[in-house]
Amino acid sequence: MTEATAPSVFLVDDHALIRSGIRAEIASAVHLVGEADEVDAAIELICERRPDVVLLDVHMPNGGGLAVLEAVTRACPATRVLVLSVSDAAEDVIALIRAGARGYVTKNISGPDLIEAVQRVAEGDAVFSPRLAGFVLDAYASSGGGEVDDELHQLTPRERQVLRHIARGYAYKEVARELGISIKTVESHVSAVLRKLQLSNRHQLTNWANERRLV
Amino acid sequence: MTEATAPSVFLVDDHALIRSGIRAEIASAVHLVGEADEVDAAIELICERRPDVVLLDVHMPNGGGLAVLEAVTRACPATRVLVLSVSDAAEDVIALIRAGARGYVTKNISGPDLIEAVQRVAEGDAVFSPRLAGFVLDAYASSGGGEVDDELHQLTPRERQVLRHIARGYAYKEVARELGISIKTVESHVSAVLRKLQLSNRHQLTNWANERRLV
DNA sequence: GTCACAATCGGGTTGATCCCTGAGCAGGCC
DNA sequence: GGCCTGCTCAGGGATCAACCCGATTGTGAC
Repeated sequence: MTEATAPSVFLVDDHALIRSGIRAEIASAVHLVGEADEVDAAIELICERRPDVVLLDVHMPNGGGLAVLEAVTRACPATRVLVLSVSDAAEDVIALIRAGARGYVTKNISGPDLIEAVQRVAEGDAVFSPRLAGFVLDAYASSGGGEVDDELHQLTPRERQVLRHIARGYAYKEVARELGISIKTVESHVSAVLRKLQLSNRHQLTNWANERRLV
Repeated sequence: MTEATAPSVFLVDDHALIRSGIRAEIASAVHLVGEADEVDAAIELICERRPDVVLLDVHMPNGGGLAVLEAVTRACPATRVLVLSVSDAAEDVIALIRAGARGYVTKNISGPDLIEAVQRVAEGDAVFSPRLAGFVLDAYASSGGGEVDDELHQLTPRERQVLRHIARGYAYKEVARELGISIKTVESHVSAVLRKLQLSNRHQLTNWANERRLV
């Protein structure tokens, strides 16, 4: 597990160019054991070859990056996943950490830094872009460290239902008519959702839902 | 202009890894004359070195890809811009063609195909991913060839800027602070956008922008 | 110079949204 | 029977959003 030499790495990205770039930058320092450009092949090959580290682009069609991450952490927990992303939004990062990622770096990282990140993840460290470390620590601190329940999970079924309508752009009155309840009840649910997710208005809620593909 | 040999290419992308990947794939067949990772440097260097082709990632912070494209087509029309993107949404493509792009390929293109695309653009051809060619032709055909008004194109630059902020969930007051203008001015711009796009509220605007990947 | 238009602001109105404090009712649990 | 939670609703106040009216400045076209 603790190779002081070259860690084995599996590469997942749907863009051939980006795979090529990563390969060119890190091939000298790691042992590339495979690549994949889509979800199913990635999961199958990773479980077969059991690399030390999976370099995973989360920005894949149908939110597939998350699917790969979950499958890998479930099927072979010894393999650590280092997420590559273009986004540095705090919500994204936290969701991925919850799903089992051991590191998160944005794609504007330099080649040498990426090599170091891969090696550190292979050795068991958690690696984050400096700007993101604060977010991650905050998230863990505020969650107690143990039963990390996904933010969506703390919403009641009715609240999730109202959330979906709001995220689609319905006005309160329309949601009320749609669900056959009073406007005041819709208000109550929305307030509860905003409070639980620590957001301040329904526009942020729309974006929150979009990022999570709840629409 | 018509080099049967290696065309000169300038590379613009804010991600070092992607630049590295493109470099590795095409360096053998073209003459790379420079790179840039942000808007101002890109415009300056391109106008100075006058490459045959600019390989441009449109997906840059603050919508900077479009700024580079507009500056280049204005300042040195002899230089042709080939757009690289992760998006294959028809609206995006059409907007870029309108802004002067001579080609548009997605990042899942293969190395050899990218080389061929660069060479064809350098020779004056227009190059599109097969799936996109239909959209482009439709857009030109249905417009009679002349006053093609893409919905996004009838917005002024300032309106597009405000639109992006609104779509991200900012309140009017936050947009005003961010852009250093009055709330009333933000209101004016939003009203103009809603009127031009024939929408009735900012929720629809958010969804409109999300569908077009403007966020 | 005139005209159009983009961009900048203001006052004022109406409805929607957000937040707070309540409240009643049903169902599950001890 | 108590207790908790989820769902339902109401009143009222503060804020925001959308639209109406108006205005000035600057730029570029004719």
